[in-house]
Amino acid sequence: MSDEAIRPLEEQICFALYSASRSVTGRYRELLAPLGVTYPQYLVLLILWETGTSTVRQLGDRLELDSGTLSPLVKRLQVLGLVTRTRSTLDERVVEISLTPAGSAMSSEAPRIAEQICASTGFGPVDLAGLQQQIATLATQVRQFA
Amino acid sequence: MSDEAIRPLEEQICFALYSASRSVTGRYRELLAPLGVTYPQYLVLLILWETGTSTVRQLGDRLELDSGTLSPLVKRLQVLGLVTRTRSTLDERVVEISLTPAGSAMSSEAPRIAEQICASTGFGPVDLAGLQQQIATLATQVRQFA
DNA sequence: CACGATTGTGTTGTGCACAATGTGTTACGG
DNA sequence: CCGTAACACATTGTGCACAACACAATCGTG
Repeated sequence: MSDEAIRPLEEQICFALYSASRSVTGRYRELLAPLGVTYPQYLVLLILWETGTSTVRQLGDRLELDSGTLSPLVKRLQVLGLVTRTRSTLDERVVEISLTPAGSAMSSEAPRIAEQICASTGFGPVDLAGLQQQIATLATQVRQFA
Repeated sequence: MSDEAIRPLEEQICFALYSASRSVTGRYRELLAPLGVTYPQYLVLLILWETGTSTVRQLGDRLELDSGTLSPLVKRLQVLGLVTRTRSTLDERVVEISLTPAGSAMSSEAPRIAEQICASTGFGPVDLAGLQQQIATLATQVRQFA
């Protein structure tokens, strides 16, 4: 471990995460294609299905994404007719994102998609929850280093 | 689990992977900035430090990336003076990527970087290896679904 | 050898991710 | 009030990921 040799790619945690993340989002790509949305767009919809309305700031806090990523992404959701963007009347700096009826209706697809993803992992629900918890802990830990 | 309710973002394995992958590559960004290379560029260098020379195809097989991603990435490494690109004389379809002396020399930084990443995770070596193994298994499993 | 299929690479176009910068808004200290 | 700092959001530019397509070189089979 304190060995000076460079460990091969496949044995490093970073590559495992990088590779797994890409394969999972690739699986989502297939499942979401019929709905016409991408994986990050789907994450935004997941939040809105939960909260009804969110500001760009709140979306960024949950997803750990900045406005440079979210702003054009949300505009594409607007073009698709899934969300509306309105300036807050109380604080005109704030843009509130809300679901349209079409965006709301799409939530009915979510359980089926989540189920298919779980099935694709080949892990049981208990193992999956444990793994998810460990990965989340690691992410939090690394983020605190910044 | 077979509940119809949509599980919040933070409890889904996909978001854990997505978020953890971004936080880890973010940490690499800081560590690699002094070297002037990005995280995917660093992955290519890791392979070349191991093999000396690789074709674009071989890089793609290891990294699960296609030529549309690798081709411009490798060209940027060439502009940085870290690698050379030469057509194979045996089969002119093949482009071989090799390290320059400058690219080779950079390998001395690798152990230090890997060590700092491990430290950032807050996990012990044994736990980390176990987690890495589980994530890699999940990635392979999901990929087979395609 | 001829010829269709396959393979390795490159190009183009779309959509993230993120840094750096710009613009307008609110809030605070005097 | 005024000025200024802090804040929320948008814009711009670079690099990655991936699909779709193009093209040249090679291979397999008759």
